[in-house]
Amino acid sequence: MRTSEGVEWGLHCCLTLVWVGGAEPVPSARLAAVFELSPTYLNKVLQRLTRAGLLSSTPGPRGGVRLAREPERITMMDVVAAVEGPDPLFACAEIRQHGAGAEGAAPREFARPCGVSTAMRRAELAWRRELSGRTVADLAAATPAASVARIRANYARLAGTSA
Amino acid sequence: MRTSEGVEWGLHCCLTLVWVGGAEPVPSARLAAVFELSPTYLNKVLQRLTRAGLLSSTPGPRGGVRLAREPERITMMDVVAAVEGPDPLFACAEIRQHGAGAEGAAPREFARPCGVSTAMRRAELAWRRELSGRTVADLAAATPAASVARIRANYARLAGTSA
DNA sequence: GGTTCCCTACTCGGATAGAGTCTGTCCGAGTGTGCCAGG
DNA sequence: CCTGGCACACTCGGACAGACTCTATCCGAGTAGGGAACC
Repeated sequence: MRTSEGVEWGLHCCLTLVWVGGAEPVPSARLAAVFELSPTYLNKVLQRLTRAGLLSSTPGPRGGVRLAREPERITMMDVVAAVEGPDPLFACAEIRQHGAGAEGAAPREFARPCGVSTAMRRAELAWRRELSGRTVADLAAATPAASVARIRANYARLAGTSA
Repeated sequence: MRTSEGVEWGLHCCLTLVWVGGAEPVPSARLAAVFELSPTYLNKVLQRLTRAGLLSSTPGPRGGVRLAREPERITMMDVVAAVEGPDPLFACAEIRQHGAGAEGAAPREFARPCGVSTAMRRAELAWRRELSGRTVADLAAATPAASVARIRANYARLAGTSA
């Protein structure tokens, strides 16, 4: 089990949009150039963020994507859920209800979820809570100012060459 | 991203071993019958648990697997790590170091891990901590006595027919 | 000169292949058991 | 009756296909801007 590569892409792109994106939309191709990523696949990732309502996209020349709301209101959990999908980490298949071990069991016995599922869900909840507690703005604030300045300068140069 | 099916299988098998497994090894085929699982693939899952030192296997007739140590000393994290492998949920590819955005950056700037990676790791740690804090014995203790009795009875019948 | 129309270039969006991993299967190596022959 | 050997059946262990998701790519729909023609 491994999280998609797209999660890292999405988070870094959101950060970049915090720094360089004002009201002007940023083309996904330019974001791909910033991180040297596959432009078309990054486009696909940004599509998911857009469908999730985290980004808003504008077509046409001078188009691109920009944050749909303030970075303080975009949590890491939002980004992860948008890219990875809404499925939980652990999908309980209820194997306890099948096979010879379950024969003769009262149906009401399975009304409550099994302990395995509950415990896995509890752990997953801790993960989600941690991700929900940190926003894109927090990540931006924790980045050294020198790095931010460099990224802004490099981006401006990139935008100047219209790449 | 989704955890392997084998995680659920491994956890339930460990629980079953707590209840029905004494010193006698339990064949993996019988565990598969208990839960109506693919016998050969369950075998593969139990292999991983064995290689991780959670189970001990004995070949030959009357062979099978049994818990390698007390259930109080087997955490859910152990089982998940054994089945899923040691890889972290989030693998940081350090995309911040590549592309036009990183040009002209001092190498020492990347000495510290980026905020994205740190935050993701922190969340993953919360997940792991939760899983490490709950043992197979805890899961067994939380199971209703009626269910345990039923499983034991069904298993005895299964063992009687030498299935 | 101002206005209207059209055309081009650029952007996103969804549909389409390839790679890697998870799931499921098969067969071989090794071992304990039970039987059979011999003493 | 006891002992030794042997053949068998049963178990795990690793090597081998199929399915699904993730990664990567391509092409089409739609839009803003700029230029040319016209009034």
